Order: sequence, then C-alpha cells, then structure tokens
Amino acid sequence: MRPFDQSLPMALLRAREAAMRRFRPLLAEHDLTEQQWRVLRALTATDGPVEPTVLAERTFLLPPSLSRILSNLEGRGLIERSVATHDQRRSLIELSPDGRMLVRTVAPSSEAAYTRIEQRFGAARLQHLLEELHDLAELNLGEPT
Amino acid sequence: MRPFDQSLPMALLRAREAAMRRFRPLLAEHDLTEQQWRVLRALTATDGPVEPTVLAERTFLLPPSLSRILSNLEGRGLIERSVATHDQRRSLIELSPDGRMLVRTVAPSSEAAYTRIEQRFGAARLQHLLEELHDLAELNLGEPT
DNA sequence: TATTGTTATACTCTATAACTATA
DNA sequence: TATAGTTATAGAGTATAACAATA
Repeated sequence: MRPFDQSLPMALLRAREAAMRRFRPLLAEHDLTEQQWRVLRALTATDGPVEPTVLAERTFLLPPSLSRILSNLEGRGLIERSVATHDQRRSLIELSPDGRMLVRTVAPSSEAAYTRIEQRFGAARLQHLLEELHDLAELNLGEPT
Repeated sequence: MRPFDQSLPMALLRAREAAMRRFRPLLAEHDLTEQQWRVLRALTATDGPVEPTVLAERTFLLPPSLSRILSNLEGRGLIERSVATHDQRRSLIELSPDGRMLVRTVAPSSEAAYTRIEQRFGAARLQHLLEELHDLAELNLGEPT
C-alpha cells in the first residue's frame, strides 16, 4: 500500500493544517469556529444574498450543520435573513453591517498569513499550486468512469 | 479580500473533498470514521508498535480524541496495546491480525481511487502536486519570522 | 517536578431521518 | 408530489483542564 505520507488526502490535510495553524487562534479570539468563518467568508465573496442550499455547497457543510451555524450567526447579529419574494420556501442570507465589520477585522491577519506563505513558498509557485488544486477538485471523481 | 475560491485553505479542503468523496461510503461500510481510518492507516505505515503521542502527531488528532479512538479500535479487536518495558507510562500500539486484514480489505479501493486520479490528472502531475504539498507543509509557518 | 496518557466537561459538527411550509 | 429548510437524534471529534501513574 502507498506510504502514509504519500497519501493524497493526508498530504492535503497536512498542508491545510500548516496553513491554518496560525489562523485558528485568531478565530478563537472572535469566538468563531472554522466552519462559522467559512460561512462568513463565503458570504463576503458574493455580491448579494445567497440561499442556504448554495451556501452549504460552497462551504462543504451539510444542511443541518449550516442551519445551526446560521442560527448562531443570526443570534450574534452577524448575518441577516430574509425570505425570497418569488418562492417563500427560500431564505436569503447576507452579512449584516456587524458581520462585515468582523470580516474586515479578521481579514488583515488572513492576508498577512497569505503573504507570509507567498514569501516563503513563492508567489508564482503558490499560484500554480492553487490552479492544480482547482483542477483536481474539478475532475468529478465521483462520477462513474 | 482574496476571493473565496482563491483561499488556500478552501482550495485544499475542496480538493480533499473531491479525493475523499468516493472513499467515504467504503469506510462507512466498515463502520469506520475518517479519523479511525487515519489511525489504522498510520499504523500500517510503521514497522513496529507506535506510541500514542507519535500517532497523535501523525494523524493530526488531539490526545483525548486519539484516546477514545484507540479504546474503540481496541474494543473491536483491530489494534493491540502493550506497555513499553523501558518506561511504563508509555503505551505501544500496533495493528492486530484482524486490523491488518481490515486494512488489506479496504486498501484495494483506496488504490483504485488513487489510480483513477492518476489517470485523469496525470501521474507525473500528481507526483509533483504531492511534492509541492509536502514542501508547503514543511514551511514551519507557525514559527515567528 | 515533569511527562504520558486518560478522564471530565462542554460544545460543535456529522450524518440520517423526520418534519413543516411552500411550490 | 417534490423541494427548501429546520428540527430530532445519536454519535463522534475538538478543545481545555484536571487527574493518575510513572519517571
């Protein structure tokens, strides 16, 4: 069997661990879990409001997990929900002003961590790595041959 | 702020998700969680018995989490524990014959998934990606500048 | 005193199913 | 009937602290 440290999932996990190590304490300072941050971050990336289903796909969270996270973030005033006018089943989620402010507070450290990686690893090399990861994720490995 | 899909941790998570998607149902068939499998997999990679502390580092599990997982795996007869003769505080963990058999049962599907990725992504390209991930993980990003 | 490993505790996420409201 | 989202439930991992046994 392939050696443990040549396993692709382990290599991805290890790299992610290395990239996140410095960032986690910062999230903890703001009482945010990784998953909560992923949701806030995904909301920052969109122009307008997003439906929970879309948000779940983008953040790799299951609907029940996302549902709890949204309740939590709404309770803290970091997001706002509304109901879609064309289909009352659908919710629309967006950052509140407080949520946007929180992201703006955390973002600089995130960028600093990124810059640090760029400096040590090389900006072009990192860009290429991101492209490779993107391609890998798009192979549709779940589809039948 | 950097676009969400240009975030390195998200790119790593997304790639890992893609690589694991087909593998999870197989683990579920054998009543194994991802973390339990990581432990079994790490034990396969070593020649002899391993101390829990080392195992925790290699699998990115916290000691309390690992402790529970080891109890579970021991209860299922998949691993064996002994006490180090030179230091009675230390445990030594190794796969049991049943554990080895289970790994041998699951391994072919793991290899098949890997081969599939190699075919679609390119073997050399994948090898290079693994090396880049390895280098990235070894940047010691947690250290002060 | 320090270290190895486990236990305690509280919380969060995962995963599947069942349910409500709307379409 | 089907879909969007929430709630129910059980289980597992995360994280920190406290603890027992050994060094």
